[in-house]
Order: sequence, then structure tokens, then C-alpha cells
Amino acid sequence: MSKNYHKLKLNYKIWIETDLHVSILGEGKWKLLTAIKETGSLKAAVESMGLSYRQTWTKLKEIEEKLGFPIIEKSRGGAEGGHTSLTPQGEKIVEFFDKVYSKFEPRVKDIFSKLVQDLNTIHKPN
Amino acid sequence: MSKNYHKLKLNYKIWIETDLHVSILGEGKWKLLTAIKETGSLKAAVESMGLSYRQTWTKLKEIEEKLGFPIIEKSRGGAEGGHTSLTPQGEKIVEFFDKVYSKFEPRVKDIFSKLVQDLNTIHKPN
DNA sequence: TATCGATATGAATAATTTTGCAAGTCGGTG
DNA sequence: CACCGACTTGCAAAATTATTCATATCGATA
Repeated sequence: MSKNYHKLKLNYKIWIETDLHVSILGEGKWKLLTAIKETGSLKAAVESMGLSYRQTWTKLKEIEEKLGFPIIEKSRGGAEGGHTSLTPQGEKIVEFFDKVYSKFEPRVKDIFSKLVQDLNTIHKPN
Repeated sequence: MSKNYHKLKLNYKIWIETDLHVSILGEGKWKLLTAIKETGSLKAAVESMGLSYRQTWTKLKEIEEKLGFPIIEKSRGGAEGGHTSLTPQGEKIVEFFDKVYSKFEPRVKDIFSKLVQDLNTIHKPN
């Protein structure tokens, strides 16, 4: 039972879910969508992030199934083999997360920094 | 690909972690600790929450291992068989989460309610 | 000092998730 | 009109997690 840290911190996650509490996507898929947007390819995005293509593909399908509309647009064929881009809805979701983090992150950090002081007054027993 | 919801929402989780990003405990264990505090028994707390004693016990050990100090105090024997209470540090952690949620929750809800309006302007394609 | 019931813990089993691989599909382009 | 490489998809294997069950330990108290 030895401490392997210097200070305790708070962390958090945000995600989009339905009004029936079915979680849909969060930071990870936001980054993935951003990478798809930048590379124009699911394969490239996945590889740049060190993810499994199989699993990522499956999860994207699940997300679209839950949302009820497509967020990526795929095409096959051509010298490039194919490519993937975001639908207008996919773009909006990326923009939404951009805004969430830019608005939310600073305020959370601010609140956290005050709270964490209390946290680090909890020490080992005498 | 049909909508099975009326509106999209945001949700979040908060947890304590080390400065090396090792997550330690969050809302679930907060509730568990609260139940232990109220019942004076790990078994009772676990059963009231519908959790597995084995797994809960294991996770509590892991939490203490990561923290570097004990958060619960157990005793065996007696007509009651034994009981479990929180250490002063355990109490402080519960109080910390009490404060986190009472301070954080209202603000988050406020921020979320504004952001979610944007979210629900994302619709199906025409 | 025998009893009782919660704490403590190993180990087998089941369930879930992740990973990996193979093979087929597609169509713009040279 | 053959080729190329990303998109698709099924399925088995591997890795993780969770659940269950059995059994031992402990000690205040009657």
C-alpha cells in the first residue's frame, strides 16, 4: 500500500447520449471523426490513432444506428481504393464537440483546481 | 437506422485519479462508501446496491493500494460476524465527492443546457 | 468455549470485449 | 477493362471482466 503518485487529481469525460441514457459517442470518436475529416480516409485515420479497423468500423455503424442518421460517407473504388468523409451531420457533431471542449474545459479546470486542494489534504493516517 | 430517442443529451462522469492518470474511484465507489457508512457493513452495502461481494472487495483493495492508505476499516467476529466502517480518510473522500457533486452538478447542468440546444439542431439529412 | 455471521480469498465458470485474419466488394483510373 | 487499395464483413481466437461457489478465518458474546 505505497503511494505511486505525487498528487491526486480530478478528471472527467463528456459524451452524447439519448434521452433514454443510451450513450452514443464521446471524445474518442470525436478525435476519430476529426482524423477522418483531415485524412479523407477511415483506414488512414484508424492507423494514425493506433486503432483496430474492424472495431472502429463496427462502432461507427453502431453510432449511426443509434443516432438514426449517417455521420460518415464512404466510397469505394478508384486508384485510391476508396475514401471516407463526414456527412454534414458528422461535421456538425465535430463542431459541437469543438465547442463543448472549448467552452467547458476552461471552466471545469477552474472548478477542479479549487476542489482538488481539498482532495490533497487527505493524507495517510498517523 | 431509425431514431430511438426524442432528444440528444450530454452526460458526464468525474473521478479521482493520480497525477499519472491512474484512475482510482468515481461515483460508484462514492455511493458504495456512503452505503458502508450508513450500514456499517460491507455485505449489507453490497447487497443493497446489488453488487457482487467478491468483486467489490477486490476493487476496494485496489483502490486502497492505489491511494496508498486505507479507506475502510474491517473487523471480524462477534455475534454480528463483523462490520466495516470508513477510516477518517474514507470519510473525507465521501465528503469530497459530496462537495464535488453539489458544487459541480448545477454548473454543469447549466452549461450543458445551453450547449444541448445546438446539438438538437443536427437532424437527419433531407 | 461453542456459536454465529460477516469478513477474506482461491479458483472455476461464464460473459463480454478486443484482436486478428481472411476474403469479398467496389469503381475510378491508367 | 484490368488493376489497386480502401471499404466491408464474417468468424475464430485471445484477452478481459464479471459472476459464482466453496471454504476458511476471526472474535465478541451468550
